[in-house]
Amino acid sequence: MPSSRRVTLKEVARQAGVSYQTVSKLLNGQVRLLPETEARIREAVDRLGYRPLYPARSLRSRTSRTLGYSWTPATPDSPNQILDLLLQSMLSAAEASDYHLLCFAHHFDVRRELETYLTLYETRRVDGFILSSVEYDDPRILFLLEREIPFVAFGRSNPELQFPCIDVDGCEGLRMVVNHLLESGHRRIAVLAWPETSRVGNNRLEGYLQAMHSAGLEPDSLWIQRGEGQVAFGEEATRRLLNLPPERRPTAIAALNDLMAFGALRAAQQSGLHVGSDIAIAGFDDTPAARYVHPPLTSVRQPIWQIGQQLIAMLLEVLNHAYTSPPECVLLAPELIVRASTSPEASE
Amino acid sequence: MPSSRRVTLKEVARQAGVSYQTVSKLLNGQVRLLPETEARIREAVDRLGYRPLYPARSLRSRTSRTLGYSWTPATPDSPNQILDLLLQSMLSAAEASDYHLLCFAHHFDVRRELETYLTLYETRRVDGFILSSVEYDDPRILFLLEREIPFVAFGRSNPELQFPCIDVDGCEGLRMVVNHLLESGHRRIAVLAWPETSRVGNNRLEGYLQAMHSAGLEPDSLWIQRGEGQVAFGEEATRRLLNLPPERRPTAIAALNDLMAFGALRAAQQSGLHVGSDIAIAGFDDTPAARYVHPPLTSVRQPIWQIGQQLIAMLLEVLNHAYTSPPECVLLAPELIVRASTSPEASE
DNA sequence: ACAATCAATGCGAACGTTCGCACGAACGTT
DNA sequence: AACGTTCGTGCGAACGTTCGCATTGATTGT
Repeated sequence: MPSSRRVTLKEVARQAGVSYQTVSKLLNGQVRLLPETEARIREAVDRLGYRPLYPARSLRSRTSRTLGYSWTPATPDSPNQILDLLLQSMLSAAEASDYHLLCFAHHFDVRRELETYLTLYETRRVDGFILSSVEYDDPRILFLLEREIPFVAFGRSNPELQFPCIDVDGCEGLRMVVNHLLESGHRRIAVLAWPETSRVGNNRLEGYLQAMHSAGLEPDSLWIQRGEGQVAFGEEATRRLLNLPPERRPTAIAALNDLMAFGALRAAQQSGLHVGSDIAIAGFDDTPAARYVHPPLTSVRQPIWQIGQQLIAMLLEVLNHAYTSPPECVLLAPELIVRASTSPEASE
Repeated sequence: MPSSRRVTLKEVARQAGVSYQTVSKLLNGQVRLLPETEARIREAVDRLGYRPLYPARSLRSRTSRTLGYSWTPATPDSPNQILDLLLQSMLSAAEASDYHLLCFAHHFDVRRELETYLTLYETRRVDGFILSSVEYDDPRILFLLEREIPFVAFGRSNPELQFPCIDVDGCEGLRMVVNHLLESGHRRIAVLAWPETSRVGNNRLEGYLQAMHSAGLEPDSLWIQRGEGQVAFGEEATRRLLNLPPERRPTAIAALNDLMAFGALRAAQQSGLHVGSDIAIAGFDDTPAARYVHPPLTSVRQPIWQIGQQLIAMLLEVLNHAYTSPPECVLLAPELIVRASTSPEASE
């Protein structure tokens, strides 16, 4: 009669008639046994439903098979539209390698934030970290590099620092938008941009400039409107653009995010323009709402699933010391989703 | 010269001149020492930067101080708008009690899903679970109850099952919406609802019916439109409503979620109506987009932060066996956010 | 035919903590 | 003066696994 006590290696070994260390080695693939011995052990494992106790394994093996992740909380003004997908992607990738994800709270106080990372690592709750929302001079990067704590980052930081990193090629994304607008016949294309301090913003803006120059066009300085990236700014900047004299007035507007594009949509409609035919408007990020506004918004979708998968794969490589060459930043191309706001005949 | 080896209890104890078990007991608050002894120990702890190794502690104490959470991934059709806030809330509550959150992937295959919960618990990776997206006959509920695995749920299940649970009072939410519309003078109020199989939907719909009856109104059967909760359904249902003869045609529409309300908004505008004055439209969930559509959408906001805090608090109570009476379901009242879609003079 | 190799398994130790009880000293009580 | 009590601390054991080396018997090469 099986008692309800937990099934340990010793119990399995007893029933299979081997030493418990042998069972451990078999399950960890560290040894090859006689087929019949192996069969006896596996039978006992299955019959008893043995599962190795995680803290015991972790104590001895000095690894937690757990990865830490923390992210900057969203505000009502900038909801985090990708968190769900990114997490699910990382979770599935981690699970496939028998790893798990430990989430922990973000702290706006930098000292406390760094302390949290260090404690999690030193108490061996996690083997390494995934960082997101990385910016220039991100204190976490230097902190972790100095202590040789394994991590990967979603987003680039200072170019002089070398660490494994994945980022979306925002430059390429805006090139795609502008080229799409050029192909539709637009020549006077404006852009709703972020302040000059934004790394992500400058990267995307660069794509606009490159695409315009490649087409032999020199953007009017007024076509580059900078603001704080909200709906309200998109609306007022668009009104300014529409008030320009006809020969300087843009026929298309590329926004660096969907929120500003939503504002542009509203301003254009209030001016009596029919978005899609009278004027083209495109966003960036492909937020859920992009499909639901009227007309549906052309936007640039980041390959979030792929990013999650690669982040985990890279971190596991770091943990296995599988890196031969110094780690570089991997750039992934985004995808242009064409909808009716730039192309009236688009299906959506 | 301190080597870079990890600092253990023994090292701290040696420097403080006590046995290492005494240090452990002090740090765990299991003993009171002479003030001077305690001071010596604390000084050594601080100086060496000692932190207890989590797997060792966990192995011996038979608890992981970790809670498991998994959620149904969003689809493009129904983005998960609350995940970020809910997670942050739970993380902060857990951290305050020195707990952590382990996230794991959702499996659509039920056997695999249940197996995942069981394995996490049996391998002692987690002490208990938080469930969300709970529905009628949720297999997880029975599975966990049978095995006496601690958990709390966000959302109600079968009334005959007793377990700790938190839910938003959707019935109350819709009463608030309808009462607000009644106060604005509306009498013919329609509702965009979910299929009859939806527990959440029926709960919210009940609030509509109660509020109407309380006002002495009997809803026309055509005013209750049921569909799959998407923008497209909201749009077509609203068109049907607007095509009713004037004396049956509703002057206000309450949708059970924001997506349907967005569809209603579009349909009304395409009919040339001015939303807010000619017709009132309200949603539910207060998704981020509710603020950005035109006109801004009146909606019902769930107290997500509070829910996260309470979920963790309840689960910790379960883990501490602090429950005296059988656990009941806690209902939290949502908040009505009035915007221009029902109230032209609203600030937003 | 004899040392050298190899395959299959066993064995003691260690990982760093917490648990449970024991022990001596100081204290108050009768 | 003898006796329980309480306080402060120590000690051995245990939690369940993995690590590293040892051991045994069979196989190979010369």
